[in-house]
Amino acid sequence: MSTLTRKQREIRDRERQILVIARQMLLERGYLGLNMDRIAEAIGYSKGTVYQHFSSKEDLLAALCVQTKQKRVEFFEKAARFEGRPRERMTAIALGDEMFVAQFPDYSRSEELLNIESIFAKASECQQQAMRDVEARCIGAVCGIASDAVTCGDMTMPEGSNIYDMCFGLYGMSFGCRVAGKICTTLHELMSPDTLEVLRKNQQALLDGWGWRPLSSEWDYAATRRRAAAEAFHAEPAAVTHNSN
Amino acid sequence: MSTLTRKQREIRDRERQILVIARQMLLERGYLGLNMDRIAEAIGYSKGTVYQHFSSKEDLLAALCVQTKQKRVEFFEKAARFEGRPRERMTAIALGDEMFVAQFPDYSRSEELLNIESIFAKASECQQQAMRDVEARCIGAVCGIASDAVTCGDMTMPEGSNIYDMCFGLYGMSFGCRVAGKICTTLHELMSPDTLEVLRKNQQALLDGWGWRPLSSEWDYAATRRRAAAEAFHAEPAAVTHNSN
Amino acid sequence: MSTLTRKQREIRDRERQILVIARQMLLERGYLGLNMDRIAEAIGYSKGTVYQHFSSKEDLLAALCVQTKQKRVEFFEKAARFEGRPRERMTAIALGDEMFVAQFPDYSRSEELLNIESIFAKASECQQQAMRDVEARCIGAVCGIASDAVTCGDMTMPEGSNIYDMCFGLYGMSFGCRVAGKICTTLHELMSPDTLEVLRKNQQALLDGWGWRPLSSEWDYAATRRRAAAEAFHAEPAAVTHNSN
Amino acid sequence: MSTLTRKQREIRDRERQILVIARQMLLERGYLGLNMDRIAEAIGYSKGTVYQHFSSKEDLLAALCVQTKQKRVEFFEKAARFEGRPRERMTAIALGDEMFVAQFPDYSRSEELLNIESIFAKASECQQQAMRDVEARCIGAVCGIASDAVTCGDMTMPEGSNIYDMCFGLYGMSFGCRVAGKICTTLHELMSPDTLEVLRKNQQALLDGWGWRPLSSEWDYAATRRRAAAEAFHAEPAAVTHNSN
DNA sequence: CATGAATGAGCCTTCATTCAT
DNA sequence: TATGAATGAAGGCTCATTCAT
Repeated sequence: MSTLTRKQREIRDRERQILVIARQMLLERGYLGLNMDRIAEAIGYSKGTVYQHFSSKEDLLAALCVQTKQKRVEFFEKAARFEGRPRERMTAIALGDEMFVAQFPDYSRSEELLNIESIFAKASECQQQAMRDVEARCIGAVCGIASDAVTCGDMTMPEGSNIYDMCFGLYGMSFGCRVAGKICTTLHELMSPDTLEVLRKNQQALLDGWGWRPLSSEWDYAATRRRAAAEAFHAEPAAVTHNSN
Repeated sequence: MSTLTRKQREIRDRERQILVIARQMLLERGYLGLNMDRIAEAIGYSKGTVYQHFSSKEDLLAALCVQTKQKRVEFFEKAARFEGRPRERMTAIALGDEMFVAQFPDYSRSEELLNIESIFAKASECQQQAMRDVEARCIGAVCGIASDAVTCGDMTMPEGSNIYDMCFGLYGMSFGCRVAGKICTTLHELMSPDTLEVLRKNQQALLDGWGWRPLSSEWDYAATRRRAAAEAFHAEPAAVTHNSN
Repeated sequence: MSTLTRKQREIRDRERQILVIARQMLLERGYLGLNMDRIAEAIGYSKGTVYQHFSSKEDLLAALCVQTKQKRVEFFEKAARFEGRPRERMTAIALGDEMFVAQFPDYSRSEELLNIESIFAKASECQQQAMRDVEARCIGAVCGIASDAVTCGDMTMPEGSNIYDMCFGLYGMSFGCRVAGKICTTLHELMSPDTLEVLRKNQQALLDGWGWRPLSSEWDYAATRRRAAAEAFHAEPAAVTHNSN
Repeated sequence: MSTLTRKQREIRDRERQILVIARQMLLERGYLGLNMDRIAEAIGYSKGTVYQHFSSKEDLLAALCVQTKQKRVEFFEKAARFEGRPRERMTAIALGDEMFVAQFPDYSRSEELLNIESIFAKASECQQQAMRDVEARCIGAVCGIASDAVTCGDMTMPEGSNIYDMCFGLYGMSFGCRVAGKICTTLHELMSPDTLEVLRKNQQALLDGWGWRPLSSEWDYAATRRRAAAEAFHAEPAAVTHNSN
């Protein structure tokens, strides 16, 4: 049994190694620069071995996404456990998102690729299910907080809207601002230089707009960020907040 | 002379036709499904002829982007000329954006592609300049309105922020929500079914959050949308607003 | 008639112009870089017009060769008319060859191409005949001198050999040394730096070896070269002989 | 192990087979007639397999050249080891050259191609080094003999010349006469029918002209050839010398 | 299980030549 | 006669996937 376990461990390690290298390639050389030959060569195993782990290139890419989202959800769930008023916890989620993107900068890319190259459809059913699961946890973490806010009376959704609508806006803005930051050079030259800080301000403005109490004018969310960094992520506040908010 | 003109017209028409077909392919089959052979076959001309119009695949894609952005800017500038208070005009811009996306649903895709597949770098210098020009006009239309709002006192930017920061948030949210609408199926099942209407609400919430007067609680922006549809775009209000706002 | 003549002149001029440009392209960009589109663009006429002059690419290349060889034969015949003892006149031929190659450096290339790319076979019958004619004149000039040498007793061909055999050796050496000078970099670094002067010495050695009187030890052929430069080619001796021979 | 070796042998054999077929194509159809598709078809394997052996067309051509030159140098070094006076050994080299050209008639072609189509520059660095090495050995074999002749007093180089100059003449003449034999049909009809024999006579004349003792009038070099054929190449004299010299 | 040779469809691009205007 | 748009065969090269060893 010990032999089997060791073997299994070997396999799991190799699988991770493949994903690490595939991710590097995706980032450095783009979708077209990512090919099975190069991956096999880079890990030092044969192509056939790579195919024993992933039934196709699409499957590998899907696994890459799942793995990345799993990592992201860890940050989100850690943030959700942070103690404080709901909007404080949502601020912690935003911090978790930032930390995740900083630590795994390929996230947005993977997500874009999944969309653009219809990889998802070609991935195995198992991978598709894994994707849906992790997505559900991710949404659960975020929307749970919004739900708590409504329950405790910190926020009242207007008629015709629900908390998911608001979360959709938050998600879209976070994702969109990251991509836009890379695309739109012209706007970039005019706006404040710290793109992340601009994103934060827009996030708080959006929550203010939805009337989530306490409003940013009524509370020091920069302090909340610092506290969350220390308590939820055990990070040096200095490493987290460059500017006051 | 008429003969010459006819021939030239034929060529121009074919160029447009190529772009139309290329755009369809991009939407239906993705970047990798778009190839010169298929385009040639689809327009019923030979590959050589396609290459007489566009010197490379990248050139074609860049032309596609420029053409699309040119179209978008027309909508934006039309909206910017709409008469009303600045936030009304910004609402008209949002309407223009919606109309544009509805009419050219490949916009986001083109933009993503430009980012992901470093097409921009490979395009001819002439195309790159055209791209920059049209981008500048686009930003000018949107930010000009925000600037007017500050000038007339409808909005006061907090210290440390400028109007471009706010516009960045608006742009990111619009772009991001469109992409997210396609990606995130799990969230999609929970939120209100009309994604566009959800986007609109988030946009108004964001403007409220930045304190842009009159707030959505003080003004009927759904009515503004209807008026803008009629006055700026000469469109049937019914065709524009499915839901009341 | 004057109109016709003018037109004809125009046509002839354009034909020359095409050949000039084609030759440049061949030298600068090689056989594969020489194409009909580029030629048409360079002369400012359409491709159709080029095809009115030359029925195919091969035909054009053959014309290039014929024209070049015609130029070469002019040098040879000028040299053959130089007054002196036969070996002096052969020295003048060698000088003519040098001057021709210096002035039309594409000659060897054209000749190599004709051989390598079986262009000759694809050229029109008319061009093939022209080629043969000019070749005959070229041989006539050289071999006529050798024949004179035998007649006047300056040289005696050994049994089993004829003057054409010797001329073949001379021709081969001249052609081969020029090509070898470009190919064989290793040898080039060891030998005397002035490749042309080395060729001259080998030519004289070859004639000495065939016993052509007066031998190079009995006559100042460097002086002959200077005289030939002045008398046959009206060139500055300085421009012709860098080193004494 | 035997299995592995068999596979490896198969691969090596196929590589050779590719070169054999490529060489045939080059000879029969010229540079442009040599293409990867046809090669793949001719060996009965797919294009991909050919590319597993040679990373590009240029690489294949370079390999062709290296292989051929390696073969040639074997002949030269065998000839250089022949015992006799230096000029006898040089005669053996000339015989080796002949035998080599007869056995590998594509040699001149390869060499010309390298020059004309700048293949050398596009080949892999490894191939370029191999090419330089083999060239150095080739020159060493020939020039070593000339050096011995000077050392032992059989030849005295005139002031201003060195042995490499003479070798350059010999090399140029051998190369040039082979090419000229194919090009210049007019001269071919007039000269002695056995082109090879004509080349030999010119070579001996050249050595006589440089004063290399014993002169051809003082020694029976035809006999030397026969001896070299037997001793250095173990060939039937009949197979080597068609005509008496 | 691991290997990596073999496959072959597919892609982008070029260019000599034709022919309607 | 001049034009230049149209052609389409060809060529070099890539790469996901398979399968015999």
